[in-house]
Amino acid sequence: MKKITIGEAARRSGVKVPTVRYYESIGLLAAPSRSEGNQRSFEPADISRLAFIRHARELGFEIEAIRTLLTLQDDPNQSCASADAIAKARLVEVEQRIRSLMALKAELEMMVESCGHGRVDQCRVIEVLADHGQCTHSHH
Amino acid sequence: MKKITIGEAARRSGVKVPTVRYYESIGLLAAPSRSEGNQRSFEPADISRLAFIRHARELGFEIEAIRTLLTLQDDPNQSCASADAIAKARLVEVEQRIRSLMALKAELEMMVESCGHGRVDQCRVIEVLADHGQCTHSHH
DNA sequence: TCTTGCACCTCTAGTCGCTAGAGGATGTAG
DNA sequence: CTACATCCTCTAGCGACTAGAGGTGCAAGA
Repeated sequence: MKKITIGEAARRSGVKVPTVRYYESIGLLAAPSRSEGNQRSFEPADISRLAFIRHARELGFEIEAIRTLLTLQDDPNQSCASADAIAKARLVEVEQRIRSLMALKAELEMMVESCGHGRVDQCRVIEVLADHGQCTHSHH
Repeated sequence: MKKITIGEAARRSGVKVPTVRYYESIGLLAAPSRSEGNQRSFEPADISRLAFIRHARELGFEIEAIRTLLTLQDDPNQSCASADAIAKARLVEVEQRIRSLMALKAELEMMVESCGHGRVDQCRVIEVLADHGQCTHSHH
């Protein structure tokens, strides 16, 4: 029966105070009960839910995906096929993003290495940006 | 003296029409001259500039960084130290992002592989999200 | 010449996931 | 009783666009 304030909930879950209120406002977290003075009073279950959301956000899941995952969690008799599909889709996204960033890294390294540190008109950084044909990787 | 319409400029530079107007509105691209009927009329130099911006955006440079790079390009007597610093900073960011995404990838793979495709109450995907302590990597 | 239809114009508002700030109420320690 | 931190609601802002409304320009076919 000890009341958990929003600050305490934020500290324990690792979600910032305004973000907790934001999650409540978009219906990701049920509105908690209030104290006499209208201050939010959270339950331990709310802390778990916030930690779940935070971890999912750190993994890059979008809010709508998290909403679905939370619905699944609330109803544990369901098949986990949806959760699996969401995680798989996210994995594909992450792999794609890594591939793309590796290409960018290569291009940036080339730019930086070949910069003679002279004047701009001899600078490869500027030059490569100005003429995509000069760079080794092609997008799409 | 052939006039380049905004559609043509978009097609040639690979930047979308509304985005061209947006770049003009934030001063990244000088306002072009207009036809009698008030339609934008671009020069070939504008196409190059748009292509430069597009390429830099693909490399993940922020608009303000691109603004600096464009200023450097416009003034080729300057030292390219600034351009070099911007590219180097971006390289560090990209490397950091790749490291972080690799960790996420590992965690997602573990989640997906250990999903037994049964009911949600046996689902690792949900479980791992609910309890960060179970996962192999730690953030921060 | 007329008309069809696409491309263009401006302007406002929406996207996502927060974050910052104003202006005020509450709760607690000394 | 007085500080002072923490809480409340509300609105607006961030970056980098994107979408839509409501209207105008322009080139080509009938």
